[in-house]
Amino acid sequence: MSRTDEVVDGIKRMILDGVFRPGDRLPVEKELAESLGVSRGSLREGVSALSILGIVNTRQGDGTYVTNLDTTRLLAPMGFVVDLQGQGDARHIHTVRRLLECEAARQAAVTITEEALGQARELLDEAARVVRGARQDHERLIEIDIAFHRVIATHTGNPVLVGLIEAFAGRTVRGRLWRSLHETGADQRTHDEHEAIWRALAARDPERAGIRMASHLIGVEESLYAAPEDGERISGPGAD
Amino acid sequence: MSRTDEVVDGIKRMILDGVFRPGDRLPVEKELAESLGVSRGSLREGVSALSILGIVNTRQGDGTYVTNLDTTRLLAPMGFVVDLQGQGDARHIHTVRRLLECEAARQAAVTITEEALGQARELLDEAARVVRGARQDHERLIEIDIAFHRVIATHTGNPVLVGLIEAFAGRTVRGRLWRSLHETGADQRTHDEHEAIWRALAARDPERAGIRMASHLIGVEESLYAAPEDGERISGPGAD
DNA sequence: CCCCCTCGATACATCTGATGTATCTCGGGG
DNA sequence: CCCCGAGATACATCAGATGTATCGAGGGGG
Repeated sequence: MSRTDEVVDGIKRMILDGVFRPGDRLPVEKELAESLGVSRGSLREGVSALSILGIVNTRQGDGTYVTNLDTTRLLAPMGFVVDLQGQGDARHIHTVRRLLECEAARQAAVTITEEALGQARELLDEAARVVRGARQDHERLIEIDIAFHRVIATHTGNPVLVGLIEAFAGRTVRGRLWRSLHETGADQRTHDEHEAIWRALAARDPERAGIRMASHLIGVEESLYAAPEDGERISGPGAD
Repeated sequence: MSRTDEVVDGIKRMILDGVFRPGDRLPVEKELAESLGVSRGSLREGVSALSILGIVNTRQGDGTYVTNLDTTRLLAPMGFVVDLQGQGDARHIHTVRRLLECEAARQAAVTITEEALGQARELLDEAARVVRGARQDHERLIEIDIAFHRVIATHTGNPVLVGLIEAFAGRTVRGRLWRSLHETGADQRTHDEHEAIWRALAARDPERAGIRMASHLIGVEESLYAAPEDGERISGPGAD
């Protein structure tokens, strides 16, 4: 095991053991390096890796802090997998995403708060105005779309589910735009499907919510494979 | 953006762009550092992070190589999330795992090969011998258990699903042993449940396979919360 | 002719020291 | 009471040197 690995495991272990807690500041480099028995260079390699993994956060001139360890943050580095898989078969990614989002919809139908339901309602109302509007602000629609799905995910009460969904759905942003530009009527259809999901949530009907979400995402997948491949690298997923 | 981040993103980008392919050897540190406009120290911090992420693999005296980029390898760093969540509520982890494994069982019922079905059969036969045997080799049972679940996951044909399942199920090994030692009859029950899953797979019945898998994992979850918490750090999940 | 061993070139691993730069804190001035 | 500037602190980055593992070429033995 390399020194760097020792640093990574050592700090991870200390966090798991409660020596360092979220928000805590780590000892200064020199001190921590000595306590782990490595040079500052090796320590920095390890800390750098932890930083990329979202476990710590270093600020020049200040210090190194343990992050809040939110599952979403820790799962974010998975984005590379999505980018990588997305180049060839995005199908596998979409299958998993659909599975996760459907479960989220089912759970949210039970646990979502009235307040969150209201937030979702406002998002959809705004989307309706944009769709009916003349200048078709796709960028804004995409933002609303992401926010809508996020509201559902966060109200499942399962942080792991949220993190995975964010990781699998977040990076597809560019791809969403792609579909919006190429297919007429896609915005309206997406909006209608969102409305159906909302109604199921408002009715507190898990089965219906899951089915509506599945239908929504399957539509996305189908449009993805039906669409002409007019670019090698742009095999991006469609909007949802 | 720090130099290290530039290195990480730069190399990631080059891999995504096909400049470096799986198995390729990267340029030597000095050369790569110059081409990215950073010092060797900064380069090493970035490469170190990529190594932890499972994207590259460095061998002293030889060189740095791009890994095969298997989804399972890239998803392995998620293990920390499991360790972290597992300390408090392992429920969220288990919920997601059950979701993933059930989908895997459903898909595998359709796509699994006769050969793989035979492999699974052999594993279960061996498990039966061990369970009936006098000296109750729990370690071996755990290995068989892991292998059985892995056969199912790998034959879904969805690498993303495999990676996630490995990440969520792999780290629970220590916990499995815990249940095996504390609950009498757990080995037999686990074996019976595995048999039921196998029959559903052999019958090529996705619905049945999914239900059997769900039932199996729910049993694990229940035993987890019913079991006495005789340790703070040992809130490990049960065997499956 | 083939196999095994040795040795040198190569490349990563690690340490040390020095310098740059951002941040925080504390005290002085308005 | 607020604003601001200097010093202390801590991370960021670089450069150089030495340690160590690996690979391949070439020589010796069977």
